[in-house]
Amino acid sequence: MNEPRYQRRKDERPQEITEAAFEAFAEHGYAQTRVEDVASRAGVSKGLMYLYFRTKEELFKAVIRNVVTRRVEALIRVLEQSELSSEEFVRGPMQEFMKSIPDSRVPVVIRLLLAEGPRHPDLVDYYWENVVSRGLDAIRRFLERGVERGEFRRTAVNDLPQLFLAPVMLSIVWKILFSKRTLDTNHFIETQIDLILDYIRAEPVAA
Amino acid sequence: MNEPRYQRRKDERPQEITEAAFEAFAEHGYAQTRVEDVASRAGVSKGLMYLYFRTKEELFKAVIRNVVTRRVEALIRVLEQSELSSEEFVRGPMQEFMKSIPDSRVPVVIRLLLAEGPRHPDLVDYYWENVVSRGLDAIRRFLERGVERGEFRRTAVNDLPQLFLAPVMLSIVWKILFSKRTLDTNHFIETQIDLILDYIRAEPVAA
DNA sequence: GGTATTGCTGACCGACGGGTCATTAACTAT
DNA sequence: ATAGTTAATGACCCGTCGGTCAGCAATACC
Repeated sequence: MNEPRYQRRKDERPQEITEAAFEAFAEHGYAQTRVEDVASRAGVSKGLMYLYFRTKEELFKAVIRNVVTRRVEALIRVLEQSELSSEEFVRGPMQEFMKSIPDSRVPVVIRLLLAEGPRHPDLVDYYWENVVSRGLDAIRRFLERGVERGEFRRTAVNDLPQLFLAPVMLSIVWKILFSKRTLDTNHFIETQIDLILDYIRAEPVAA
Repeated sequence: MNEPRYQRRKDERPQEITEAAFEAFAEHGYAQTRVEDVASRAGVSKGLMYLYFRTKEELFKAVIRNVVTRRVEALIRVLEQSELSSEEFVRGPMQEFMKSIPDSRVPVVIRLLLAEGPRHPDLVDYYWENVVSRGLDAIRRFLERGVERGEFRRTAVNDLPQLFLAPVMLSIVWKILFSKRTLDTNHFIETQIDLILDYIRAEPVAA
């Protein structure tokens, strides 16, 4: 009869609130989400929100950083597997990683950043330094290593690692806007990789 | 001494308001733009806004439709030049068209659609039917014609016209988020077209 | 010039939602 | 048990902004 009306869980709260906020922002976007919505999703009162996050904007930034941080770890993990030939690596772990992005939380982050980013340059910088910049550098280094090993030619692609990400980006936008129109994202990404490999491969293929 | 405090310009108003609204939305996004901002930009009182547009959302839709309509006309114009060989056409007018997009109003539309789209499915549908769907079909037909003429091989690219748009999409997002980090958009798009042409060209190149 | 028409103004309203704070009740320590 | 600490509540405040409307002044018509 007298279950406590709430529990004190100081340590778990931030994570729980952040998680609830991500879902709410994902559904309605930042501006359309009320702090109270997030609170009730997290099973918490509105007032409590302001004990852990000074403003709604602080909460927003915490959410983005939270997601991004995890993603970076995943990226690094993939890049450490390197006993394969360059082509095997591209067709294997790298392709898998790229295919996984459109179904991850990244599209939500992109959407939120595009909408609110211009008002939060520091957040965009954070995303740049921790995700985009690192990712591009990793691809660049990988291509360079392929050239040194004699597996790849040196081409314009060496300076345009973005070519690998282009289909991923389009898939993300497609997913956000046109989720009801089908696009075989996996096939799309595979085909782009075919184009790139055919272009940069050192040995001409003997049919 | 007695210049009229305002002029009656029933016919020009909608266009002027729409134009001012585009600029305001481009700068601050939809949610952060006040109706009164748009009004003063258009040199008009707030009340007048509601004589031409029932709500702020109606204004928003009108803005998007306005931009999109013009863009479609540009697209169609390009696709009517067809006396060139397929490869010349790709490297010429088609490439030029693609390069022009990141500096056009399209990025703003994309940003607005990504942010507000999910709340306006009808608007997304409109954009799909008038721009994306038409554009993709045009590219598909063009590739098909190339195959029939014996200029292109039939490949996976035939079913993935999105490959042409991928670098454009990434350039758009890049421009919105990372405008202070350079990306040679033109070179990027050119290189993607190189990849595609090398992949689908009928004759193997004699080095 | 006078009168009717209507494009246009700007003061006003109301509610929505971010942020506060006095109070309460769940824990902790002794 | 009991007092002390603080996590948590929720009623409240108040600025902002979408939307309204009564009146006004610029044009049209005669």
